[in-house]
Amino acid sequence: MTVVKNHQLTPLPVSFYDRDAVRVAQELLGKLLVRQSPGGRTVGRIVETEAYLAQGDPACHATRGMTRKNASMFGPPGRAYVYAIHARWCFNVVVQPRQVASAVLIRAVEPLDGVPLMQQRRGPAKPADLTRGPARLCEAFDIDRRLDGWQLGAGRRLWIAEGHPTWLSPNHIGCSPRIGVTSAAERHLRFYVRGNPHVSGPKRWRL
DNA sequence: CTACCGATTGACT
DNA sequence: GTCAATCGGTAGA
Repeated sequence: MTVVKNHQLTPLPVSFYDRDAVRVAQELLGKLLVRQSPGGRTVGRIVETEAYLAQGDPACHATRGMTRKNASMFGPPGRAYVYAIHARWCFNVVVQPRQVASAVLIRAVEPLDGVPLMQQRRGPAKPADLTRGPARLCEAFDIDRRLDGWQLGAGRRLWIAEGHPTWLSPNHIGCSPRIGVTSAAERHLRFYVRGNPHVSGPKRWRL
């Protein structure tokens, strides 16, 4: 059963990503993450993001220079940056400025389409935990290192679409420190849809 | 090659 | 709330 209409799935323009990380992180809330794979299509509404900044942010993977792992962060905006942490994958979107490296981590989505496929990939996970958390979302959407550096929307594999523009009103966006980061812990660079049950993290950071 | 780390998760008290 | 398994990536010998 399909909830999302095809005309809502047009990829966002590259210019959307060519702005500062905080702005993109906030405006990504409510957008649709779309994954088309041989097994079928999955769609989720983005409900939680985190910004990682090019300047003065020791938690950003790029602060100590370019390596094979983080190379796609240094490329043009609008590409995927997929990296491994604790034996799992996390999905980021590369944003402005180019050559300096900053990104937005997609931490949680609300499942809309392709739920059976997500369940199949996630195995025995509770329905509520299908896509709640950056690595869970990647497993449900079959995102791994093969998609690192993938230009979102170039070819129907992985992209982000506008969805329903009025779904979210700005005063329903909350912010908090980033989850799990051990440096720059005081900065409020995590953004989420207030009260949405698919947001991860401690309860006080979901209200 | 080995040693260590981590933007996590799932199991448990 | 606590805690340990997890393994790709990095740094260094």
